[in-house]
Amino acid sequence: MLLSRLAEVSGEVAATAARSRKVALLAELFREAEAEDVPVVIPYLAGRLPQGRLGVGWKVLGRHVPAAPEATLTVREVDAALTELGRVSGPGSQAERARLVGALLGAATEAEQRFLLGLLSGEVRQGALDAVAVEGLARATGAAAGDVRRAVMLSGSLQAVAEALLGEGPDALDRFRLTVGRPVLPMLAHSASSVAEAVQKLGACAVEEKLDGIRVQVHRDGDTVRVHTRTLDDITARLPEVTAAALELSGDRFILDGEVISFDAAGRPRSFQETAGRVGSRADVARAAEQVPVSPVFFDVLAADDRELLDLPFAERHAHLARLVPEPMRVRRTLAEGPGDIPAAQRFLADTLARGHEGVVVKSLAAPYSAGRRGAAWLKVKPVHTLDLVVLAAEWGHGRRTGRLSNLHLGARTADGGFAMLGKTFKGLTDALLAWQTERLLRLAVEDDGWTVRVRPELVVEIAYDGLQRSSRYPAGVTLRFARVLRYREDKSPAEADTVEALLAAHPEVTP
DNA sequence: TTCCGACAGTGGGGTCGCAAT
DNA sequence: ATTGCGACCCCACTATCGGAA
Repeated sequence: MLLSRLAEVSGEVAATAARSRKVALLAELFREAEAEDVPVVIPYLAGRLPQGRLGVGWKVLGRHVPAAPEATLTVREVDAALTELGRVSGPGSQAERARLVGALLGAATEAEQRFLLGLLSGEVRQGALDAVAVEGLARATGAAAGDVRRAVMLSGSLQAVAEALLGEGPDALDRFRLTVGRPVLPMLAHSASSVAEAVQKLGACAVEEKLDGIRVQVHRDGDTVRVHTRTLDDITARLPEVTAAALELSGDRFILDGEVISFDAAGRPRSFQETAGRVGSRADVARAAEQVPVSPVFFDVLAADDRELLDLPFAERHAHLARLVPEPMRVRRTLAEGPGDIPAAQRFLADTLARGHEGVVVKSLAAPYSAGRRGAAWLKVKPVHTLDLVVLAAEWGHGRRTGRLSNLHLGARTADGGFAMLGKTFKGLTDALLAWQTERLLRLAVEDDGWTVRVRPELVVEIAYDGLQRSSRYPAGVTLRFARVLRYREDKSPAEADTVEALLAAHPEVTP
C-alpha cells in the first residue's frame, strides 16, 4: 500500500468531526490493507510508530526538506527506513539520523511529509488514536468493539490484536486473555474535589492513601519476576528491591498493581523528584539502590495462581490481595459504607497528608478492574493550593489554539519590588478565556518574537497548584507542580499578588 | 430531550542517558 | 566537563461526540 493513501485518509479523518465517520474511514482503509501491510498500517493510523520513539525530535524534524513531486513510497519501505533509523547509535548517530530522516522526507510528497512528521513527532492531530482505531478495526473485521478493546487492554498491543484479527478473524480474540508475564494496561482514576463528594458518588468504598511515586505492575511466575510501568515499559532491572519483595510473597504466580516509592530513614516519603530519579537510574543500579532505596506498596491484584481476578468486585480482589501480600506492603486504607462514614474518611485523609503523602484514592468496593480505562470507580482527592500571580508573558498556542495566546508565564512578587517567574501554565482555559486573554495581553505587549509575547506585569491571575517542587530552571529555585488557571483577578493590582517569601513559608518542606 | 462517559488535544516540570561541543 | 536533546515519569483541564437515561 502506498503511504499517500494513508496520508489521504489521515487528512480526511482530521477534517471530519464525527467520530462515527472517523471510524468508517479507518475501517475502510484497514479492509484495503494487504496482510503484510497490516502491522504497519494499523499503528500508523492510530498515530503511532511500531518501533516506538526513534530519537528524533523537533531539532531534526524542524528542518525543511524539498518534497517529491510524485507519491511513490510504500508503507513497507517507510517502515524499513524507520527500523533502520531506530538502529542507529553511537558517535555520529545524530547526524546519521538526521540524514536518514532527510532522505525519507525527500522521497515524500508534501501531504506525505505532513503525515510522516506527525508520526515521527507523535502528534498526528487527526482526532483519532487507539480508541478510534480499535472501533475501526472492529468494524473492518466484524468483531464486537468491546471484545477488541478488551483484547487490546489485556495484551497492551493494538498491533498484535490487529494482526491476529485480520489474519484469523474474530475467533483469534480468545487468545488475548490475561496472562501472568504479559503486562496489562492499568486502571486509572478520575479526580474529585473532596472526600465527601467521592464517597457520596461511589457508595460503599475503600479510601486508600495515594503515594507520590511510580506506578508499577508486578508479574511473578515461579522464580521469574517482571516489573512494568504505567505505559508497560519493562523496568525490572532498575528495581531489584521489587523483585526481591515479590519473591518473598507466599504466592507463586500473580499480577499485582501498586506504587514504588522511597522512604527516608525516618519512614517519611521522599519527594517525587527523588523517587523518580531513582527509578530512572539505569547506569549503576546497585549504587542508586543504596542511596535511594525504594519499596513497593500494593493496592490491587489482577491474577493469582491461575485465576483471573479482573472482573471480581474490588472487595473480593482485596481479600485475595490481603492473603497474598502482608499488611506493611499494602497501602493503608479505611472503609466507608456510605455518607455516615464521611467524617472518618476525612480524618483518614488528614492523617495521610500528615504522614507526608499526596492524598487519597476513593474506590468503589463493587467495581471490577477496568484495565486501560479511566474509570469513574476510582476517584483521587488531593489538596489544592491557590496563589494570585502576575502574568509576565504568554506563548502563542498550537493546533486548535493557533492564533491565541495560550501558555502563561507566571510571576510572584520579590522583595526588591520585581517579579520572579515560577513556571508556566496553559491549563484551565476555556475558549472564551483564551480569546479574552489574547486580546487583553496584546494590549500589554512590549515585545513579540513570534514565539513569546512579553507583557507589562499588570494582570493578576488566580492559579491552582498541587505543591511546590525544587527547580534549577527558575530564579526562586522552586516551581509550581501542576499549575492551572482558576480565573483572572482584574480586581487585584500586581502589588497585591502573592510573594515568593510567602510561598516558601507556606511550603517549609521544600527548600530552594 | 438532556446528561454524562470516553477521547483527543494542549501542553507543564523533572530526571536520566547519550551525543555533541 | 558541560550543554542540548529526547524519552518517559508524574499530570490538569476543556471540547466534543454519541450513547445512556
